[in-house]
Amino acid sequence: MLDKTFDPKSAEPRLYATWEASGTFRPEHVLSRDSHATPFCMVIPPPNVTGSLHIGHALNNTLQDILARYHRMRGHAVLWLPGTDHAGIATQMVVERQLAAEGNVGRREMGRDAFVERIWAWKAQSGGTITQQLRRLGASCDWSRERFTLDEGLSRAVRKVFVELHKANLIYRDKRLVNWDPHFQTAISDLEVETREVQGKMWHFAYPLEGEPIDGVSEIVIATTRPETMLGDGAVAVHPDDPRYTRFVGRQVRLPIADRLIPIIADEYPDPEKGSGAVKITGAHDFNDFQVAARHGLSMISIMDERARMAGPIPERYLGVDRYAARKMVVEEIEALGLLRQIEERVIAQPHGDRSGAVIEPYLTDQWYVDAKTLAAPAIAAVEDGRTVFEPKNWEKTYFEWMRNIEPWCISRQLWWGHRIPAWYAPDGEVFVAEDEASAKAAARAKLGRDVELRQDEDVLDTWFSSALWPFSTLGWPNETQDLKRFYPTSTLVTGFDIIFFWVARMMMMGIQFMDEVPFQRVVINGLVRDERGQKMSKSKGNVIDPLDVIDDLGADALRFSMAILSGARDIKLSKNRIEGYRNFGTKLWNAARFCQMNECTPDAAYDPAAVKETLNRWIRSETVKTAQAVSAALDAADFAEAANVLYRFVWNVFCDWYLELAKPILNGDEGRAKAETRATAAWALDQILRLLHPISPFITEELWDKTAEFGPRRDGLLIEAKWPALSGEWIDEAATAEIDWLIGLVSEVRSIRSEMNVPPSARPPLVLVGAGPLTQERLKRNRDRLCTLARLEAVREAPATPHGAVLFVAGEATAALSVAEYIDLAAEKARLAKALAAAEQDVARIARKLDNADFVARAPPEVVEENREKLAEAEAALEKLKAAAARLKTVS
RNA sequence: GGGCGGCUAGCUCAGCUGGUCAGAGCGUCUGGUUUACACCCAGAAGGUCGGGGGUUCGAACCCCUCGCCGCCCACCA
Repeated sequence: MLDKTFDPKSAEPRLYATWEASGTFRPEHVLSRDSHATPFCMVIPPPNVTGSLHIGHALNNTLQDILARYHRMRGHAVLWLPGTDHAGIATQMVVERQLAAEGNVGRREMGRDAFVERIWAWKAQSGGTITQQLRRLGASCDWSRERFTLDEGLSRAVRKVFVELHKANLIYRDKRLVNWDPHFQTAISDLEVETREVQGKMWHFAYPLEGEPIDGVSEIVIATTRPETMLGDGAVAVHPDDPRYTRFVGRQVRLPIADRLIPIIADEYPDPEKGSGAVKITGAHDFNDFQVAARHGLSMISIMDERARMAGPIPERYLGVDRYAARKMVVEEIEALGLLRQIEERVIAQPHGDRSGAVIEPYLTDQWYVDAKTLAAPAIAAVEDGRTVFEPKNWEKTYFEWMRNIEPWCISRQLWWGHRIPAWYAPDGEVFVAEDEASAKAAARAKLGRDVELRQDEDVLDTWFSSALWPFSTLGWPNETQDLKRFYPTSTLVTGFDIIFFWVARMMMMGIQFMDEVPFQRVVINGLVRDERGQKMSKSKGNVIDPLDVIDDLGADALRFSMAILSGARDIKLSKNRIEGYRNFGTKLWNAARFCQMNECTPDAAYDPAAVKETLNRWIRSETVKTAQAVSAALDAADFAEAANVLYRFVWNVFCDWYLELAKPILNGDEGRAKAETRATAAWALDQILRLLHPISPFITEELWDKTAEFGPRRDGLLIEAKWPALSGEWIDEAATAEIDWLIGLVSEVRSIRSEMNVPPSARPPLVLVGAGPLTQERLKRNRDRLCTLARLEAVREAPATPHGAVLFVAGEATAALSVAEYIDLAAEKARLAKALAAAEQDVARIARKLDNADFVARAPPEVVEENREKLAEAEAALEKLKAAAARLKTVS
């Protein structure tokens, strides 16, 4: 016999090991029997190789696993391809921190090779963590195909892509302003910059006009939030139509401190409405100024080094000074010169590195860029014409918005952990891009006519560059593998909206460029998990829910079910409490199975759902079919929340609350056809539940699949190999549904009346039923036994005639002698009846009014009108009955 | 500045194309444990569906407007 609860702690590892050993996670498991099976492929969003499972992973991978298991049961050849990402900057940061904590020398002192070796060591140590944790979640990935972005195959793909894009002029080297992270001392892409609002100041400086004053004006006032950059100013710009300044254009100002002459130029960029209308132009330290400077051929004076300390052609006292110290110095000096005109407090938008938190410095350097604009065009078209669809569809808008305004993608990073850029430089600086050094040498020889010393580019590629290739590189590209042929384009990508730009968009671009086909047919966007108050989870806030803790405490199924049922929202508010509720759901199912087992409801291979006779059994058959249809439809639409909801309600509120309760009198009754049929039907319905629930809660269902067969005929195989229920719509029996619905309504009414009885609970008789509606003596008689069970009563007797039509009263021994009148609280009954009468009258009036309305009859759909006619008839009938009941009640009292 | 999402019972949310919904879970309160389940069962209280206006025979659902809240994008000194 089953225990009272499921013990996930002992069962889950055992079950997972069984699955993994069975080979069912591999598509070959299906393909070996059916080589034409429909392929279904997903690539995992690769987690950081040295990371550990957080709640976001739990959500994302639960949803993927649900799809994987669902499609597997549908007989598809499912490949869910796992892997990890080297996560360049993140991993390098972690290891650097470790070095610091251990008091070791920093990476620069250590040298590149030693440092990279150190990261590999860290990867070897911690790299298996997250994949083990995914197993604990139940993820049915094909581990035999696990990949890593830095493994040999993927590295080869990266080099080939780089070389080909370079050949096609879609990758190029350029000197322009980049977002420079002074902490990591690397360039980062626009996406890695986080703008934060901070309280800052705006300083107004006067720049003295060189030469004669104009109309008595001898200075131009500019405003800046970054005074230190003035040392690099190349001009002062004013709007060409600004009447205050047009006459100054062409003149020069003397840049204070730097003591240089710079021109006053006219450009559309300055907004006359803002500030003084005159803007200092620092081409090498501001993105806007860069463009202005470029338009006017101004020299770009770089005045900082890679650590954001002052450098370059500036007064000696500034050399090597940190930018913020320099800011202070500049302000003091300007003030001393009498040129400080104003200081404004204001909120300014300041760019920060998303990893380091350091304030980003626009910095003029040579970097490698991808021509994203060109690659984006077909990627936009692919979504426009539906070759790839987003679910929910709204996200397409976000995708379009970004793709249509895309900027060149800076892909080089001054880091050591990552794919080294396959470019080699000759001594004279000429660059040779090739897949390996030998090819680069050959190219150099061909070009220069002799062998030269080549030096490989020091930089590595942005992590997202290799991730962008993930859907085809993991399938074996550039080799033309069987997998690539079979599984590309992949079927569905499940990921968070926070990486639509970072990842999804770039996969679209690269996939189409190199495979001539979209990388995935559907993108399912999942929400972000937050705490119960909607706050982002973070260690510093201490509101983190660790999925591993949850699995330890409540089991993986509880976590998974929670993830599924909450997944509809964009912000998923999670609390432990909530997960507990879904653990309870598992227990409920477990106990239903336990009940079935106790009553010898064992699966019967010969069972034919089409042949059942009992109303109750025809009803649960119908409900099961409807549920299966709803769950299938929901999963097809990637509506996990709906699927989970439907199952929750079916299992708890239909199967347990009503079917099993109504089945009790039969199961407790005499042996016979009805009892045998009910046993078999209960077992059958439970089986269907296990199948339908398996994708969401694989562990408990697998365990029950095994246990429920203990006393019956042995099952062959695991639930994970079982087929998704294919239930005929013809098994839906509306007559049975109506019958049982009536019964359920009846019992509910009984319970309600009983609880409203105006006597102390202890004196309350077990049950009194008043039927003012379509209740008849015959029906009551027919269902007497079932009602008895439902109300947990010992006996049922028929009532004599009552004021309300039929009355069923039921009593235990102690109250058997009481009369009907004592059972019923007449006052309460009158009030009820009055209320019902009023409601019924209103009903009739409302519907009648509606039907009298010519406009409604003319304009509403005919079936709606017809429906209303029927409703009217029903309402009128109900009203009549109530009136009769009321009349009789009157006579009694 | 642009865009997206939200504002429904104390809390978290359902409510899919306007015509049985004003709903569910949790929490609260009341009552219930001799054999499926107290991780349970039965019941109760609780909401002018953010404000205002409009369209309609009829609006939580459509339109306008206002108000908060959250997120994303944006080069403004």
